Amino acid sequence: MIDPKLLRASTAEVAANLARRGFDFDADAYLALEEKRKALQIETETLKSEKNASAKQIGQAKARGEDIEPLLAAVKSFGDRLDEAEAGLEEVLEALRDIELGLPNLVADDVPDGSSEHDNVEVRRWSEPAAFPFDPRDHVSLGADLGLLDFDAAARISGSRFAVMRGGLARLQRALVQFMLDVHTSEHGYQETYVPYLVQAAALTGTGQLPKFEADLFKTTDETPFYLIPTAEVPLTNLARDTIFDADQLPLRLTAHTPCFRSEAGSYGQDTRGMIRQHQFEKVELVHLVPASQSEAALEELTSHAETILQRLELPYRVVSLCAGDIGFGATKTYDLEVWLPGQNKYREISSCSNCGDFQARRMKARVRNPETGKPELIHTLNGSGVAAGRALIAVMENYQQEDGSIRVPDVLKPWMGDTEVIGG
RNA sequence: GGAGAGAUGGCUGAGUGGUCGAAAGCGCUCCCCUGCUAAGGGAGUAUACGUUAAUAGCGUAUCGAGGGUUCGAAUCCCUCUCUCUCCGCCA
Repeated sequence: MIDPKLLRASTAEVAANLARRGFDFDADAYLALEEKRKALQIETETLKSEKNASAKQIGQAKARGEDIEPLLAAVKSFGDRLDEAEAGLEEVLEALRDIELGLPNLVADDVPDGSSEHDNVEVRRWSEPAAFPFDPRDHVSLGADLGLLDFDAAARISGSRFAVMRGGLARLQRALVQFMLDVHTSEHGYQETYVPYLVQAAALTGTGQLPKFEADLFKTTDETPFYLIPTAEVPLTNLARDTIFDADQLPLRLTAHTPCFRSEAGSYGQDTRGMIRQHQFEKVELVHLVPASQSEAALEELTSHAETILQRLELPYRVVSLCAGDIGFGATKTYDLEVWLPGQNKYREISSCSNCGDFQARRMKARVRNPETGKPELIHTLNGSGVAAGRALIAVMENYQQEDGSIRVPDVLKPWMGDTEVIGG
C-alpha cells in the first residue's frame, strides 16, 4: 500500500509516478472520495464525542443519586444521526480501501522508463554462453530421450503444465535445492525456515497478491478458503505480520524451499512447451526484513546471493533492471536474473529480486522500534528467488548436455548425487 | 472428533455495567539523593486513525476477532479464532 498520507498530500506526484508503470490512477475520483471521507469522519467522531460525554454525565448524575430521566431523553436522538453518519463513513472508507489496495507500489527513481520487458536495461553479464560443437537441444527433447522427464504421465494425472521427473533428474533437482539452501544458510547468513504451503487470504493481501491477482492463485473451496502459495515470499514475509521488532532483531534474512503453485491465468500460449511455466514448481526463496534505511543496499546483496548460485553452477546469466512498465505490483525496484538456455538460444528469467520498500510492511503492519525515538516504524521487505529450482534444472540440463544426450553433473552438486557423474549416456 | 479451562498494556496480574485506556507489581526512561555499589524519593512510560505547521493540543477507536443488548460494555448475550489440559485418532 502506498502511504495514505502521501497519497492525500501529493496526489498528483503519486499519479505521475504510477503513470510511469502505465497505471492510470483516477486522481479526481480519489480526491472526491477523500473529501467525503474527511467530512463524514469529522461528523462521526464529533457525534461520538458528544455521545460519550452524555453517557459520562448520566453515570455521574446517577452516582450522585440524581434523576437521570431528562438526560436520557436528551441523548435518545443521537442514535439515528450517528448510525447514519457511521454507515456513510464506512461506505466511503471501504471504497477508499479498495482503491488503495489496488494501487501498485511507487517505482524508485532509478528504475528505467519503459512499457514492456523489451525496455528492461541490462546491468551486467556473467560469463559467456558456451559454444557447442553440436546443435544443443532443449530440455524437453533431452529429458524425453533420457526417459526421465515425462509430460504425458503428468497430463494423465493432473493435466497440462505439470511434469513428472524420475531417477537422476528428480535427484538432480533435489541436489540443486540442497546446494542452494546450504550456500545461503552457511555463507550468506540466512535462517532456513519451514513454512505452510496453504495460507489465508490475509497473508496474500499482506504481500500484495490479493485482492487484485486472485485469478493467478489456486484456492480451496472451504467457507474460509486456503490458498496455495504462489511463492514462499508469502509465508516468509508474513512472518513479520503484526509484529514490532526490536532494532537488534533486524536485519533478518530468511530462506525456504517450497513448492509454488500458480494457475498462470492469462498465460495460455506462452511457454506451453516444457517445464518453463508450470502450475507447480520448486523454488528456494530469499527474504530480507530490514530497517527502511537499509533496503537499497539489501537489494544489491540479495541479488548477489542469487547470482552466487548461478556462478557456482557455472551458468552464464545476465542481470537486468526491470523498467517501470514491467516491474511487479508490490516492487519499487527489481532486478531479474536471466540464465542462458542453449536450447532456446536466449536468456530466460530464473530469479527476480525486488525491494518492496514499506509497501508490504504497511499492509501487514510489520514494524521495528526506532532505538532513538522509541517509536515503531514500518520496515522494508525484499524478496528474491535464490533461485527457481525447476528453471535451474532446465538450465543445467541444457548447459551441461553432451552430444550423446547425457547430462554432466555440475561439480558443486556432486555431494548430493552419490556416484552419479553423468545422467544418462 | 469429544469434554473442560482460558485469551486484559513490554511482562506478571486486578478489574462482572458508569469519571476504565484500564489498579498494583515488575521492567524501562528521566530527575533528585548518593565516595562507589546497593537501597531510597519523584515524574513519566501503548498503538492506530483523524484534525493540525506540529512526534503540541484536542477528538475517535482498540482489554483475542466480529456482531448484539444498553444512554453507557474489559465487564452481559451470540458467533468465530487461537492457546492450554484430558480423551479419541493419526505421520
